[in-house]
Amino acid sequence: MSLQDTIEFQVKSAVKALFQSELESVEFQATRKEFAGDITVVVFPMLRVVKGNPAIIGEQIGQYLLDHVDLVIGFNVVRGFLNIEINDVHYLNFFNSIKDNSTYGYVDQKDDKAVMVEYSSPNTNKPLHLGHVRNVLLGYSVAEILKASGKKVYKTQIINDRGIHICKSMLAYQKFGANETPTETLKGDKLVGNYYVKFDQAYKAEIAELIAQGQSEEAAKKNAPILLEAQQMLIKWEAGDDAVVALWKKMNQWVYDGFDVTYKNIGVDFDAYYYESDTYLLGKEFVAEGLKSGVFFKKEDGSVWCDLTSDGLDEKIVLRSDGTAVYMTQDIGTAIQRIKDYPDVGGMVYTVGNEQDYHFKVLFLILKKLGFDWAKNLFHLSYGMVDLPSGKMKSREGTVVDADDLIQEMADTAEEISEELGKLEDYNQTEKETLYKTIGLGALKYYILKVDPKKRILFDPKESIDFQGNTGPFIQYTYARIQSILRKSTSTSSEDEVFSGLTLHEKEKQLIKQLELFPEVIQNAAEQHSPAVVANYTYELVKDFNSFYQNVSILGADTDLEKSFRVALSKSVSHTIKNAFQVLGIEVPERM
RNA sequence: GGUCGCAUAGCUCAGCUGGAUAGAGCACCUGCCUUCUAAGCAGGCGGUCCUAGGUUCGAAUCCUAGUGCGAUCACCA
Repeated sequence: MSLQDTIEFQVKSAVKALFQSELESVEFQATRKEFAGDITVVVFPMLRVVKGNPAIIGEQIGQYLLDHVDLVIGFNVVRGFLNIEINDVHYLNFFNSIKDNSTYGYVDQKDDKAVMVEYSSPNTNKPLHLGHVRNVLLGYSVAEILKASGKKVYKTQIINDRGIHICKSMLAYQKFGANETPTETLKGDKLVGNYYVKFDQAYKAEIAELIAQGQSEEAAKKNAPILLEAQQMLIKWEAGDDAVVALWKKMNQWVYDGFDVTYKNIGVDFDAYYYESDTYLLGKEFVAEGLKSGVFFKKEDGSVWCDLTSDGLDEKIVLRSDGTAVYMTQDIGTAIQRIKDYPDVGGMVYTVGNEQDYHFKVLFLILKKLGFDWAKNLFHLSYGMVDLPSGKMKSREGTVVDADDLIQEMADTAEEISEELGKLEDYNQTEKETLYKTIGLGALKYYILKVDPKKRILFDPKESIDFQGNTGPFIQYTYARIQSILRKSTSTSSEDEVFSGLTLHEKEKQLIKQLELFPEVIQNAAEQHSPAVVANYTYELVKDFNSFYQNVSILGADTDLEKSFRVALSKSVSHTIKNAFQVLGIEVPERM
């Protein structure tokens, strides 16, 4: 029974004994640090059942607890708040129970139903940028959090490998490419992206020319020859034209190879890949089926729609009049295909920007109407855009923060700071570079993950990401500090040493209290699909540890017992940091 | 215009299902490295919680209206 459950039970008993009333629940909160006590019972809500002065009621309940509960050793009442002091034995017992658990906070898989988490899902005509980075970090982390909370998880993506966008790159490559191929210094995704930009430049030049010849801007945008040519190419692709398909395959492969390098760099992975070119046909099949069952209806021109007006939404097209698939068609197909491939999946999480809120609302509704029971367990992990001070990032216009560049810059900053501090003289070059990457990525990932996914992020490249304060490196640093202590510790304390008879220092107690929260934090983060919950918790834990570290001597403790206890406590904190950061996808260094 | 999201210190952000004098970091100012890593610690400065109503013993938190910013409402993805 947890501390809170115990106290709740006893408070109810107290109210029954003192006031002959039944309490449904007891409201708790952490005791504010300016008052004595470890846990606080809020008296006000009881006034509905127990009439009287809250201060006096608190006083009476407090006295009852002191008399009847061993672990309560004191109390005070401030207005309607009953602050209860808990004895050290409780905290020591708890600590003994978790101190050697290196997977503390994680729950073994308990759910037979799996969750599929989709993230990244890029178009194949340009390299990944900062916007994708947020997506990838969020999706990966939520997947890891769900795993830690006891779910089986599959990570996946849908690759938008077909469409007009890739044709634009292909066409520009044909026209201006001179058979260029990826090289060591030019990754395939960058190469293809360059041609996407070149297409846009040529397109804009043509528009300007047409306008100069007297066409309206609108007409010019539609009639630019290079655009018409790209559209022709798409039609050829759909018809299976050998040359076009061959080029498409070649250039997509360049992009995939480039993406792989970036994903590896970021440190994320996938269990399953889906390609739009594979799933849109299945979507079409189910549209046909839905048409039969009356979920969809056909308009005179042949286009197929879903009427969502009774759900407060509009009519939504699911198939064009020419019979070709739209985005929705493909997403219907992909969802169904995934459940076919992984029958144990009972729900899915889609990590996609909030600009697509409406799309997913509609998609989920349609899947429900089609009668899939898993459709009630679909969640759109909607996140805010990453904007630059200059506004939105646009690949076409080259105003993007490139993912590979950003990661490199972060590592460079880590190197500068590390060199300046000069604590790593005995590290060789490889060790140093690994560490710089760990720290640089730690800074970047933490910076992005610590903010609530819903909120948009304004990223200013000129104001570099911090390495001090509430940051990844600060937390990594604390971990490294603990490792240093563990290396130096000559304490022979065995794994199964049980600590008792100690009087806890205020800072020690605070740390144990904070550790106690971790499993709940993981569950909360999973429910809310929010890595930010884990990040903020970790920061609090680390602040508490540093305060302990600077105010209490660990290796210089007065007695062997104290020393051994403090080393064990530090070790436990380091496990928790590591486990928390692992679900954020951030590595922790042995030294820094 | 309809719908959805966001609004908290100069800046970046916490604030759980309503609870005590609204918390951190950065920046600025003070102290602390002959003792376990100063990417740190201890402290100071800094707030009409967008506005106006409402519900409540109690509202940054819930409800309504408004303001500002963003997104979306395509036979684009």
